Amino acid sequence: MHGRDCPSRTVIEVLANKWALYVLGAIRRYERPMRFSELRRLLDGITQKMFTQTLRSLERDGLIRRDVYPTVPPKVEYGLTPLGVDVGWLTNAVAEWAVENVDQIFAARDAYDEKAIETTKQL
Amino acid sequence: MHGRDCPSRTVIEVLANKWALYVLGAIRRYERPMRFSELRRLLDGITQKMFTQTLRSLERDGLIRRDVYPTVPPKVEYGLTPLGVDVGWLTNAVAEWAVENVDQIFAARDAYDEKAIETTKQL
DNA sequence: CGGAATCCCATCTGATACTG
DNA sequence: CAGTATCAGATGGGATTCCG
Repeated sequence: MHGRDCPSRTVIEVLANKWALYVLGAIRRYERPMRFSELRRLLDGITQKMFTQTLRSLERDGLIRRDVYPTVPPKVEYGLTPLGVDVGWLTNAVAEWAVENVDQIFAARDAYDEKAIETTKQL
Repeated sequence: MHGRDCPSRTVIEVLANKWALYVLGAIRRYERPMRFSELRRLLDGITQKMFTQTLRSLERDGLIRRDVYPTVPPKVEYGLTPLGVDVGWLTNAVAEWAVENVDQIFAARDAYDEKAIETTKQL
């Protein structure tokens, strides 16, 4: 595996984050830059703190672009960079896989939890 | 986006975890079941607690299989289930993407951080 | 060897308040 | 509108100790 000091780990750790996946997925889905509030509404459940934090993290890594229009009221749009489009293909594949296999995984969970209960009863 | 109560979110959140990616990647790389310590050594840096926790989580979701040999000393092997092989293809793609693009991302980080420093100097 | 249990600190969550 | 600041509470991760 990548050693603990391998730089690629820092990249993986940005992507191995549910909010990063959701943000990339949401921007990607609409294929156009989106405004702060518009995007946040799509995410359903994210706190404003984590939302901003995730946007900054993705922007720092060059996966999303932040365009500020100095108008009143202020307008800020977030869009994918070419690099973001590239990785978005992957993160979306993960999300789609989850949707396609959610039933099978829930069945596995039920079986696992059921077995755990029986084992407890033995005591 | 998937609403906050969408079941698929629980699946995504298991996969959107660095240790889950590493564990799946490590078992997958060797294409054979691996023992607890053997596997853990490959992960380099994971604590025993997170390691066990991640294994349980993946086992519960039916992505990995846990085979116990009631010998002395005990021997336990972990291998991918068919479902685990399936998703492992995706998680590995994410890890590979990170390795391939690490230079570009580090360059973006440097530029971003540099700009932040200059902005600070303005004050 | 392959864990479970415990303690402790870091991070996340959620609510609320404030600002250019 | 698009943020930043703060604070209490819940959860997650790391280090250490102990056990069949």
